[in-house]
Amino acid sequence: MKKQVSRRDKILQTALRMISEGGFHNSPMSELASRSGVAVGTIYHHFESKDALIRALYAACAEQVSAAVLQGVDEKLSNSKRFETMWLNLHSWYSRHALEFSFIRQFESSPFVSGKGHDPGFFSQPVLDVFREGVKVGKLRKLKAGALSALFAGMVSSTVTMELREGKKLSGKELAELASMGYAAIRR
Amino acid sequence: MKKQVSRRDKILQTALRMISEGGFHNSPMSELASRSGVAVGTIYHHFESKDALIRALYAACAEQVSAAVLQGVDEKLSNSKRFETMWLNLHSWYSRHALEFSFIRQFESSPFVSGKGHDPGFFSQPVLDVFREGVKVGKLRKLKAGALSALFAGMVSSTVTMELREGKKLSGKELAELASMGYAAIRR
Amino acid sequence: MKKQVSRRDKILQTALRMISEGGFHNSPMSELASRSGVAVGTIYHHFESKDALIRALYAACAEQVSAAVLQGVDEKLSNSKRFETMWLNLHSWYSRHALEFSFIRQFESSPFVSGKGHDPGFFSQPVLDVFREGVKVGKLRKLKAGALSALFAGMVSSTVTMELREGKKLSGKELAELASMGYAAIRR
Amino acid sequence: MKKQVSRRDKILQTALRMISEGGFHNSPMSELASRSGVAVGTIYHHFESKDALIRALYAACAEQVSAAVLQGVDEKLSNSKRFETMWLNLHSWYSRHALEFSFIRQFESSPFVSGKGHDPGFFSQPVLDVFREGVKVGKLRKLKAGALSALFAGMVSSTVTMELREGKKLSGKELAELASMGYAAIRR
DNA sequence: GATGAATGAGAATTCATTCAT
DNA sequence: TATGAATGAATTCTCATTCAT
Repeated sequence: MKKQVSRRDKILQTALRMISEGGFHNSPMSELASRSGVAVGTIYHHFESKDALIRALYAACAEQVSAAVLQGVDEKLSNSKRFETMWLNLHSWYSRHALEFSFIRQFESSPFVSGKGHDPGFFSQPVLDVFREGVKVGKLRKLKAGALSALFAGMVSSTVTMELREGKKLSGKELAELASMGYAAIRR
Repeated sequence: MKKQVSRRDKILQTALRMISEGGFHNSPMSELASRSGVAVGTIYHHFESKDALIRALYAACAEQVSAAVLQGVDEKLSNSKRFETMWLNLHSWYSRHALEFSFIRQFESSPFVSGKGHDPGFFSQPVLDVFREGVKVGKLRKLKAGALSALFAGMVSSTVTMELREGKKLSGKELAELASMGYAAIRR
Repeated sequence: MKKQVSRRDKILQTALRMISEGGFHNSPMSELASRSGVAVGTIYHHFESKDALIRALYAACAEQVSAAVLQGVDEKLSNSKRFETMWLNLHSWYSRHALEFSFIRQFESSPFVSGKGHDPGFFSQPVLDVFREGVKVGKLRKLKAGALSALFAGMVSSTVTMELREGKKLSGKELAELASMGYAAIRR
Repeated sequence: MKKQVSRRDKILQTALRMISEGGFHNSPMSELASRSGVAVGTIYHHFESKDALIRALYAACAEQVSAAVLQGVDEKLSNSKRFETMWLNLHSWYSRHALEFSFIRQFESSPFVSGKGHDPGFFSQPVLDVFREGVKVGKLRKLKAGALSALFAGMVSSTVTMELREGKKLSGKELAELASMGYAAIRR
């Protein structure tokens, strides 16, 4: 029982590293297997296909992101503070999780999303609820929670990409400004 | 002479459609050839490899984008007006060029960019110069033009993605606000 | 004890259905296991290998066929009556056992027979004895019982195949004619 | 041009030998390629899939069979003579083409036929027309040409199988008797 | 330049079988 | 006996690239 979880997790973890470094198509199942220390068949025991494995990995990342985003976000905060906190949380998580960040970017701009089936969804319901609530109380633009959050997350993503590109971290003051801007972009 | 250009363009155009719809790896050279009405070998007369073809396509897109972005941008404009105009230009071009937009997104988040060789660069020198000038005169954050423009473009990209996702276009007023926010994000 | 028999039979029964519908190679052990409601390992407790399982299934079918063929066949019957009865018995059994018929046909024309090991044999000794006796008393062609019976059974098989193809059953009179013809084909 | 035909034919010829000896599933494409002296990809250049290759092979065999069956069959012959000739022609061809015979038997009793799509058809229209004409003039049983010919061919097949099993050829006299019986089985 | 048949390394996936529990 | 996770060799098929015409 413990062993299974451990194997499955090991595979996901290896896949994350390989894909974030080389992309989906430089990550053959055979290599994923050997690097994970399991047989090819074992991967197929845990995931129906390579596609399914990638989706599962995305889901796992998305879950972690959502949890991280909500850290310290509660009803006592003002709307601006609430979203600025989320902005900074997301920025922080992306910055500390370069592999996940790279993987998520690749996944979201690949035909995996728009192509087959629907969008697997990025933020969890609790996160989306914060956006919904904002719209409901008239603080945010009247758009679907999915759209608002995508815009919001896109700005964070652009910022992190820029930092990585520049190879230089923005200061806390600069980040606070951008977070404020992020809120401004979605508020009414 | 005319024939060659026409063939090369036809190939690029077909590749754009195929890749934007199916991704790099659902776009085999053989199918690209047949859909373009040429032989496989012909593609290799015009492009050294599939990689080279994709880079050429990106370069062609980037060139068009840069030209579009600079429409109506001149020294007479204030800094805010200048960048807001560029923001709206870019938004407008992306909106009118869904295939190119999809292709560019895929290209930029794939290992093509960070992986092999250098970043092919997105904006042309003239566009980058506008950012450089902004930094020089103390109006923009002290970051490299490439970084600033990436952040700027990322916001537009997020906005368009959001609109596509939502399936609803933002109003001119909303866009103006976001453009203003875009400038705010990079200004000092 | 009862449980074991029941399990073994359930496996054979499921295998019969799967193979007759999809062929040997569309009948993986794992699916056979799940459809039979047992674990893969359990199949290997009852059968040494997939090959052995298939041979066992063939043997089981052959046994049933032989028993069915001899219904109402005794020494009092004339030779013609004897073989015509056998012909009709076989026809009747095949018609009522479509899955077995399909499986037997596949088995017999596959490399299972001529390939590995010996022919598992189709008719039981008692059935073959009837043919041997016919040869002995000079009523049948001087051929081995196996050959004669194969010719005989082949004609029934062809007839059933034809009926299945046509989707229309032959009348009792037509069958009687063909049965008579079957005897004529092997008699001296 | 000449080369292509030759390659395609070589592949079919090798496939015939391999499949007749080892069955569909002991005939991997890689081995088929090497034994044919071509690359794997070349097979796929000529045939869409292994399935398609097998179907093409069957079609090629069926075409040859049909041509052989009609040798010496013309309107001047009586009905009995006509069908007896066809019986003997088919018997002769099967006897001289052991590989094709084995392949055809395997193909026809595999899920290739009843499974996917329709029956690819065995006899050519000209052959079927002979049966149709027989029905039309009231000499043959009122069954579809496909069914009648299947019964007819099935008897020949059974006979050849028996001879192969026995390892002894039937005499010309015996064959003539069986041919006569074959006609008797389908006549009205 | 144009063609497209040929190549073959490489990729995803399958599945009979094993074995520790 | 029963289980089913794990194995990994084997299989089908793909596709970027080459080259003789």
